[in-house]
Amino acid sequence: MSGSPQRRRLRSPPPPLLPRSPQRLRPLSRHDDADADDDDDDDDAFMDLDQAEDADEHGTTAARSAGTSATPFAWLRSAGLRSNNNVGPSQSKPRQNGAPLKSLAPQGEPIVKRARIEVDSQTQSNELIIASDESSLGEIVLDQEDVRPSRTSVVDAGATVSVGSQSSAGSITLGESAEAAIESSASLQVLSGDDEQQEADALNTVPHTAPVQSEPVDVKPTVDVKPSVAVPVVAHQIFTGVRAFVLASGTISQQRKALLESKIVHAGGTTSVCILPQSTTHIIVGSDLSYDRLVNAIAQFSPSTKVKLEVPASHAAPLVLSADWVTNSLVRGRRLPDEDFVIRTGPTTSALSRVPNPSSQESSTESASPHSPLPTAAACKAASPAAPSSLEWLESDSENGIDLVSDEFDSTSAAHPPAAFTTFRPSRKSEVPPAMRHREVSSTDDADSSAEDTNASASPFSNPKYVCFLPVPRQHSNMHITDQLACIEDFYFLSGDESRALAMRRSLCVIAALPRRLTRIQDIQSLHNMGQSSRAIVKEILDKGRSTAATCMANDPKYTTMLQFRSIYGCGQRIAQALYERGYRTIAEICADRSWVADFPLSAERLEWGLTLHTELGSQVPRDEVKQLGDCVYKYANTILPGVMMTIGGGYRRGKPASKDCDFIFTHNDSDAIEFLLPQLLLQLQVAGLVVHANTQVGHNTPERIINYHYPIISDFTHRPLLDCTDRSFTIFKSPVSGLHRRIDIICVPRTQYAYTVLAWTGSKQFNRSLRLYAERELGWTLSSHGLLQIYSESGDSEQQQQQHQHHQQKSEQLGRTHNGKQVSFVPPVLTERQVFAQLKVPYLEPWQRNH
DNA sequence: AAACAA
DNA sequence: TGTTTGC
DNA sequence: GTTTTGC
DNA sequence: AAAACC
Repeated sequence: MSGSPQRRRLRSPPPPLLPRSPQRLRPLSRHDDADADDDDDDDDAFMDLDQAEDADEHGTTAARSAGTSATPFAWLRSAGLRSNNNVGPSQSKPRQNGAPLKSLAPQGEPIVKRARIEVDSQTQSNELIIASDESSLGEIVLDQEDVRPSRTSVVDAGATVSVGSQSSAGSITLGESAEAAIESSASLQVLSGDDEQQEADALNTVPHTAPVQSEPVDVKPTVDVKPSVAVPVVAHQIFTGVRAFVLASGTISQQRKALLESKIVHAGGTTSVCILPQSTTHIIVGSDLSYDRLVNAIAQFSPSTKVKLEVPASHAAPLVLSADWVTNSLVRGRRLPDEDFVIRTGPTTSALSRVPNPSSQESSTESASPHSPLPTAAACKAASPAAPSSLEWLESDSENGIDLVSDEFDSTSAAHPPAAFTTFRPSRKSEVPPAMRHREVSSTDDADSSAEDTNASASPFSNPKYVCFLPVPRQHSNMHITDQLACIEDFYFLSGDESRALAMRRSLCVIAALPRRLTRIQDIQSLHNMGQSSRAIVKEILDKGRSTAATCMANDPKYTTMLQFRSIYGCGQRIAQALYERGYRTIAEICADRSWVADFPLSAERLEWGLTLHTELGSQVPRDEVKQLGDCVYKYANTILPGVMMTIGGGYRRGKPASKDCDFIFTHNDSDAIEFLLPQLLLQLQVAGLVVHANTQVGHNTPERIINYHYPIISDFTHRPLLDCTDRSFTIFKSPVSGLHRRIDIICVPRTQYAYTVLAWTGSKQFNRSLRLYAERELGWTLSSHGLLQIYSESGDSEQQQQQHQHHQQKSEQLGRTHNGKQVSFVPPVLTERQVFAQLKVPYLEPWQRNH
C-alpha cells in the first residue's frame, strides 16, 4: 500500500507563483484584526473530510520550534530566559536552602554570567529577559531601580540585586521586601539549543554548586545582540520558580489538571507529581473541596509534609492555592499575589472554602466572580480580607510513604509519572451504585419544549439539550451578549482550552436563539448549556452592559496578537502561539524575519501563501462575488460534465453578506460521472489562470491518473476513504470579479452523498458538531459529510436494521465493517437535506437558521 | 477526517 | 499511538 | 468521581 | 464549562 514513493514527490508543489518577497507585504491593517470574522463560523462549512493540504504541517512545529533554531533569536536560546516579574517571598529563600537537588549534569551547558534584563513596556506585562552567554552564574537579584519599563540593565551574575515592586503596570508585586530575590538557580536557566523546555526544567531544580558566584562578573558592555525583529520576549514567564502540585479532585479533573500543568510549565514553572516539602512551592486545588477532602488528599500525596492552608508567616511549606491563581495570573499576564488565592479553610469543616466567592448563590446573585477567570482576583480580595485565621497545618504521617524526598518524585510533566507514584494517587474508588442510570435520554426534547416536563415552568423558552434543535439566525436581539461570549470563547480557544471554548459556544447559541431581548436572568436559569459560569457572565452583561471577563480578555495583549496571527491562512492556534512565544508581535515582523520557516517546515509553504496574500485572503468575499465565482466555476464544470449540479455552501448559504471563502459542492445524477470531474476541472481552471494554487485530494483514483493531472493536484492514495469518492480541492483563486485572490473550496461527490455533504459544508461548524453529537448519543449513529453510519451497540438493541451500502473500505470487507472498533453499517442514504433532518428526527432548519 | 511524527 | 490542522 | 465534548 | 457517563 503505501506505495508511494512518488507520493512524496507529488507533495512538493511548485513554489508559490506569487511573489514571496516578504518585504512587499503590508502590515496588517489594524482593523482586520480583531475580528471581523472570527468567530462565528466563518468558516463555515465544515465537514470532514480530508486532509492535509499541501505541505503538511503538523506536529513538530510546536515542539521543536522552540529550541532549534537559529535565527536571530539564538541569543535568547543560549541565554537563560527567565522572566520573573514577581518573586514570591515564599519561594526564594526557602528554596535555595533546602532544595533537593539533582545535580545538573550537563557539562557543557553554558551558564549565564552576564544578563540583560529588559522590561517589556509595551505590554506592560513586566516581562524580563535575562540573557547571557557566559558561564557561571550566581545569585541574581534584581534591583527595583533597575527594573523600569523600557529600561535595560546589565546585571552581573554574581551580583545581588533586589527587586522591589514595580509601579507601572500596577501590579507586580515583587516581594515587598526589597530583598525579593531571584534565586539564581531557580530563575536563570541556560537553555540549550534544543529542547529548552526539558532542559530548563531540569536545570531549574539544580542548585548551583556554588550558590554564590565567586566568579568575577565581567560586565563588559554586553552586546545585546538584539534581533532585528524587536520584541524577542519570551512570553509570560510568570511562574518562574514555581513548582506546583496540582491536585486533581473536585472541580479539577484529570484533564483540567493536565491543562493547568501545561500552562504552568509554559509560563516558566514546573510541576510535580507529589508534594515534597522542600521542593513543591504551591499546591493547586479546586476551590470546592471540603476541608476534609483537602486534608485527606494532601496527605495521600505527601509522604511527609506539612502543608499550610494559610498564608504563612514563614515559607517553609507549600502554599495551598486555588486554581484561580493560575488562570487569573495567566490572563493578567502577571503573577498575582498568593495571598489572594490562599485556601482558607478552617477545620471548621462546614466552611466549604468556597473560596473566593462570597455569594455562592448564583441563582439570585451571580456575581461574575465564581468562576469567571478574571474578575476573581478582585473578588477574592474583597471577600477574604480580614481574617486569615491562624495557619492551619496538615500533618500527614510522614512515615507513610517512602521517603521520597528527592526529586525523583518530581516530574516536570505529570504525563509520564513514574509507576511508583501510582501508589500515592488517591484511591478514588468510584463505588457508585450502578443503578440509576436511566438511559432514557429521551428528554432530548424535540426542538421545542416538548419535554422538560417536570420543571418546564422555569423558562419561557424552548429548551432542547442540543443546540442543533434551535434555529439560530445570523442577527438576533441579543447580539450585545453573544459578541462578548464569542470573545471569551475565542480567548479560551487561543489559550488552548478547547473544552471551555466549546462550552462557551454552546451557551452563545442558546442566547442567540432567544426570540427576544433578554432582560431577566431568571429566564435562562434552567436552560441547557447555560451553566453557572455562563449565567454569571450573562448576568453581568445584563446588569452592567459589559462582562469584565470579556473586557479583560479582549484587552489581553497576547490574545489580540494571536488573533492577528490566526488571521493568516495556514496559521492556526498552535502556530500562532509558537510565533508569539518566539517573540513576534505583528504580522509585519513575521514577514520581515523569515527565520520561522525552519521551525515550521511542515507549514512553511502554506504560511508563505498566507503571508504573501494576507490582505487579499483576509478580506471578505462579498455575497455577489461568491455567486459570480460560482457561476464562473460552474461553467467550466458543466462544459466538462454536462448536467453537473452545484450548490454553494458555507457562510454564503447561511446568508452571510460576505464570506471568508467560497465553497462549491458538485455532484451528478450519474453517480460515476462525477469521478473524473475534479482533476479535469482543476486543470482547466489552472490553464485559464484562475487557480493559482491548489491543495487537492482525490478519493478513488489511481496514481497514474493523478500523475497525469500533475499541476496543482497533490494527492495521496494510501487510504481509501471510509465512504469513497470524496474529491476536494482547496484552492487559491484569482477572482476575475474583483481581481483579488480568494480561497475557494471545490468538492465533488457522488449523488448518494450529496445531501450529507451539502449539509456538512453548510455548517455552521457548531451546528455540525451539535448535530453529530446528538446523532451519536441519542441515536447511536455517526454522521459525517459522507452519510450516516449506524453503530451496533453491543447491547444488541438494534433498532431498525439498516441495509447496507456497497462501499469499500480499506480494512473491512463489506457489510459488517468496523469503525473505531465498533461494528457499523450504513444507513440508507437520502437525497435531500430535509430528508437527512427527518432521518435524524430533528426539525428542519433552513440554512440561515444554522448560524450557530 | 487525514497526514505525519514518534 | 499521538499531534496538528482543517472544515 | 470520571469522561466526553465532531469528524 | 457543561453534561454525559459510570
